[in-house]
Amino acid sequence: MKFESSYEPNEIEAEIYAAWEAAKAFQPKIAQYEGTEAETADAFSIVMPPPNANGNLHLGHGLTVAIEDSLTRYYRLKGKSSWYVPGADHAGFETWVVYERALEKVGHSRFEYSRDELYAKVWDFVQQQRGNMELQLRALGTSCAWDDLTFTLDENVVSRVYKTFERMFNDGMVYRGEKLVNYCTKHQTAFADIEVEHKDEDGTLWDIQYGPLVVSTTRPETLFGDTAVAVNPKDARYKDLVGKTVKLPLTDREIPVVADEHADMEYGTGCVKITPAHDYDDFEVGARHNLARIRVIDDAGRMVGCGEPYDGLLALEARQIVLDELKKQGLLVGEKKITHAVAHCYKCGTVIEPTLKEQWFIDVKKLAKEAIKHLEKDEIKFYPEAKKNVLINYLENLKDWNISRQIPWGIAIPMFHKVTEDAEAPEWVFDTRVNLQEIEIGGVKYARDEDTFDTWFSSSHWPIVCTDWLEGKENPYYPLNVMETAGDILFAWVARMIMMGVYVTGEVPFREVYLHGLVLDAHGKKMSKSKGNVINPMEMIAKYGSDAFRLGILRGRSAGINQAFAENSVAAGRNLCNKLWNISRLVQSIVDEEAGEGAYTTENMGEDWICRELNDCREQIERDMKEYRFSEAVETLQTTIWDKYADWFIESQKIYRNASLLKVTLEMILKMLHPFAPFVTEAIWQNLSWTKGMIIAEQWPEALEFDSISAENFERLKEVVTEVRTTYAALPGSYKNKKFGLLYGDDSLVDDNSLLIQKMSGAPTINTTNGQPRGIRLALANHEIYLDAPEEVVKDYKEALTERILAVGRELDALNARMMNPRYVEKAPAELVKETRDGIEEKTKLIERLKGELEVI
RNA sequence: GGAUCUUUAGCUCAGCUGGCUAGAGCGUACGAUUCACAUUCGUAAGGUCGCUGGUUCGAGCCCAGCAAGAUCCACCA
Repeated sequence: MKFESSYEPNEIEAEIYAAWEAAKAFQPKIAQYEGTEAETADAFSIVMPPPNANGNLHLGHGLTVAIEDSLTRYYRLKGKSSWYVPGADHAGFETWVVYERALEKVGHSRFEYSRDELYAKVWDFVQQQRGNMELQLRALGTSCAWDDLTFTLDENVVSRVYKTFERMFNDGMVYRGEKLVNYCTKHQTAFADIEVEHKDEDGTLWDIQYGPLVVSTTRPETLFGDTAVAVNPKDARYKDLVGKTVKLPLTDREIPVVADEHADMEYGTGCVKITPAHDYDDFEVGARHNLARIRVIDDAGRMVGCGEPYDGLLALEARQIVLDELKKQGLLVGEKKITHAVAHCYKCGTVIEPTLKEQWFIDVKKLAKEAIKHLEKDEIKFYPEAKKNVLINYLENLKDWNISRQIPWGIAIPMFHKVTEDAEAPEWVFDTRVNLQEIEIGGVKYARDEDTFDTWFSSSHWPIVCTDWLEGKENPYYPLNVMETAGDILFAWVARMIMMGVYVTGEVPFREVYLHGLVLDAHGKKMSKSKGNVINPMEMIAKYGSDAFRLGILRGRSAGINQAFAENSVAAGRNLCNKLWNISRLVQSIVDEEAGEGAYTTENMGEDWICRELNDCREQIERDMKEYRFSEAVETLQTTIWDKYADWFIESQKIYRNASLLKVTLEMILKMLHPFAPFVTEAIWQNLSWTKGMIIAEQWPEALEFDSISAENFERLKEVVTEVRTTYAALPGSYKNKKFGLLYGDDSLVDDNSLLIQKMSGAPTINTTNGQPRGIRLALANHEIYLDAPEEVVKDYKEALTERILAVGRELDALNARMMNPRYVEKAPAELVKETRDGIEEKTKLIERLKGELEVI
């Protein structure tokens, strides 16, 4: 690496990352189950929400990593044994969809193969595609413990999931039930409620004559599965019909009329057809009235058991024929256009067919109740705070969780059902020999359940499996310090991790939750492939550098809010990196000339001042990191490095050099920026002549010693310099920005720092007035300084001076108005009132002085 | 239908427990410039803090209502 005149990230990032990995810099200091008690109190742990093993990273991952890695690096510098566990997701259904599509492209169907064959094929498919994601995490500078990478199908994950499942089974929390499930006829699998997308759609509500009654329905084709008509028990119109039967159109069946609250007297005719096998409400009604469940649509979405000409038709095709037939028979008595919510498969958009299936369900009542108990005790702190109650509300209304999926790519459900006739033996047995299709226990044969687990069932174990939590062993890394993830998987993932963590370990799985919002495009719209507004983080890194990307994506972002991605923030990040690079080059060149061995001391106001500012910056970052205010931390660093360190301190050091202080302050800045911009800070650290080792392994800086009165005096000096610059820029007409020399009266601050004032304000000369002031007197700074301008310019400056008097007058008026209010003086804190009084005094004096100047002119 | 969030400069956003003249980045205007940096330096312009009330000595911030936008949840035939 060379200190070139600009920072070129692409040339050195890979090299630096490789050096970190080679030095094992990402591994935690304390091994699990080993440290002393005092040491384990100093552990920091965080796990990565596992990106899809065979996918590419998107901007959301970029944000996740920028946040998580900044936290990890910060706490590492703070001396904690930081463990950032990376992961890779087999992404059950997601991957399966991609694979199935590929299979279809070459003219094959999943139904040609056994589960084991398919599993092996997808495994190979994933292995081929794998690796990109991990390379991209490295490009982002992720300081995660690669040795501990957890894949969601790893042995320890599967065995832990089986353990939990077995325990739940024995605890009676798992049951096999025939219920209606959300079923996608395209993918031929069931979904959890959470995986279904509801969309408002236009539909038709048809009125159909059922004997003496008229029912309203949006799904006439399901009438073959009707086993009753329901009316409201309070509905006087149909009172006499309850208990009687009516003839089901297009069939020979008679079905009963039942009284049930489900029927809304206000809606339609007040009569509802009941199809327990194909509608959630009807299922409930059927259960209450002991009605039969007749399936008329099969797993492929085709009509079944309805006779000719319906059988074999898709439900939608059958609907039209049913309508035609009803019309012909004069039974279709009305239709109305309506808008209603329709459930769709979140992946392919196919309308979800509620289907009667035997599946494994988890009774979530106990799990949710326990989780709520811990949440209400505030054992987990949420960022943003409001999400806690949103989560509790969700848990309170949670329904039983269907965990069976009819896809081969996933963790096999370790259950076998009895095939030999034996009344004594249980119907189902738990067994982990899922590689066998059939097992024998005590002479009884059992066949494997061909389903796999819902991915969220296994991923709810993520904090447990990533930290290798074990029964009865102290684990310094569990619970995690923080769970960082996207706000939109609060229910699907965070809720389930909490329930499972509490169930398995008795403790909440993490102490804090930080939820980030979506990364939207520049105009605040959701990014999607179909809109073509997707930005690839790797392109940003190639263009601006990894640090710039991280700084840029953290800018302007706060917990839980969906925010636009601004490429110019990334450019700003790159500029900051380059600025720091050049600051370092200059500091190095001064150190080369001045040596600066030994401890630092402060020797002038500017030096005291920068110490104060750096200390403030350090404290600010500590506060920000505690509260997860990354944007503020980055902004504070930007201001401190650029506006304070470079623009004032470094400029002053061009005149008064203090190499030992330059060294210590630059080191402090590098360490403070390191969590957010790891590459450039490490690159500079490696380039500086006096630093040793790697910055990643350094300690967070200590506060600097300084003289606070001297530091405050530097503010006065800054005011003087700024005033000179402003006055130059405000000179009239063609004299604008003409640099006249400076003259100053009897003033020790100016006298002691005349050279600094001259250089920093760009004045060609600076001299004392020798008791003979002339030119333009600087107005606002409380010091006697003049621009040595000729008389004509001074006259023309009159206008600007008048404007200033007016401006100060307006401020004075505002302060006076406040003091005129007796209740302000009475009720406001004394300190504030005093400040106002002082302000009035100061401004009054200033106006007098300005007016005096005006008269002189 | 229920819930949550957002609304501050041209754009994207800060503004932590209410307190003097509301900030940043980018953009804009004017000016500078061999020697750390044009990925630079200096100066400036630009805001009735969505609207209407209320509480308070004092409101961008607290309370109530309204409007617009976004997201999540929900089985309405």
